[in-house]
Amino acid sequence: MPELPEVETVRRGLAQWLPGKKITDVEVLHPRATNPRSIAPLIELRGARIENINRRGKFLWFTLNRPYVVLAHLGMSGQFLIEPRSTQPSSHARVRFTVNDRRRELRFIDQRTFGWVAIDQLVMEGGEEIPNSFQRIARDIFDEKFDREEVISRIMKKKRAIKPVLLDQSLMSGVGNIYADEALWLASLHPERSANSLKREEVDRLLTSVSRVMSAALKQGGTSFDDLYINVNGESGYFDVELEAYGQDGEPCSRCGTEIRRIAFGNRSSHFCPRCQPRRPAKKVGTKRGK
DNA sequence: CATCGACCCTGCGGGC
DNA sequence: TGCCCGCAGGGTCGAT
Repeated sequence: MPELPEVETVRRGLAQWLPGKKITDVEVLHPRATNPRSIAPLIELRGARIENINRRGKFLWFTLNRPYVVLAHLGMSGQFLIEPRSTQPSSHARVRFTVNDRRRELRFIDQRTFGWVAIDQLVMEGGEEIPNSFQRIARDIFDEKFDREEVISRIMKKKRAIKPVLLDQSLMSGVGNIYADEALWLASLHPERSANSLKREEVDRLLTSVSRVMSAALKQGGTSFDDLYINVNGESGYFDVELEAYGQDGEPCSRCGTEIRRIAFGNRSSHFCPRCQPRRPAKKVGTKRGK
């Protein structure tokens, strides 16, 4: 559920409170709360001091005064909440982190249990220490070292439809179903066009759209449809009112008035304007097709 | 390698 | 009222 703007909103909230805190206790309340690839049980974190709260794509990681990190993914319904210790945790609370703060504690809440918290090893990549798991997770579009030209080239080699390519976290991380649909709408590209049929200019425009849509969403604190996505203080984001495509099936396209349509493919739904986002690129004069 | 579908869960709203 | 189905912001895995 949470995509880059929502995860970044959570990161900012955590970064205001957590750095400098010492983890005094960790209580795992659900067996699925820990990723099986965690290199150690979370109780090992006891005694560690939290340094910085970082993010790559949809992954959060806390650096510690130790050679490993806390790595977390919110999945579809995960939340980090900073709550008074005196309050009863939600029935969906999965992990409780007690720190050296007498009033509040950090809780990981997750209704659907697709999210997790783990311990991951730090490794060197390009002169910089990153969690080991990030070898398979590409940099996101806001990363200083994001290589735009390289990503454009890789996208243009893919034979799949552009929508699943946008969702491929090993090419570029952070984009999920909402912002993929929004970016495709903004760039006027049909979600089922094969990536290798796109011109360089179109892919470039698409990446610009991804960046613009996610920046705009971040300014609103992300997209919330219900209380499943909320920030560390339990507050919703307001970008849902600005959505142009996602969830807008049956509503008129704000550019041309045509009804936004919803189609299902690749195990998810896609929303697009059939007029602004044509299946076929606008007439290619002089091209030959057929045998 | 690249691609695709199934799968992992809980809870909700709609149709009957 | 209640049941069943489809659907939901995610990633991972195995088969092809």
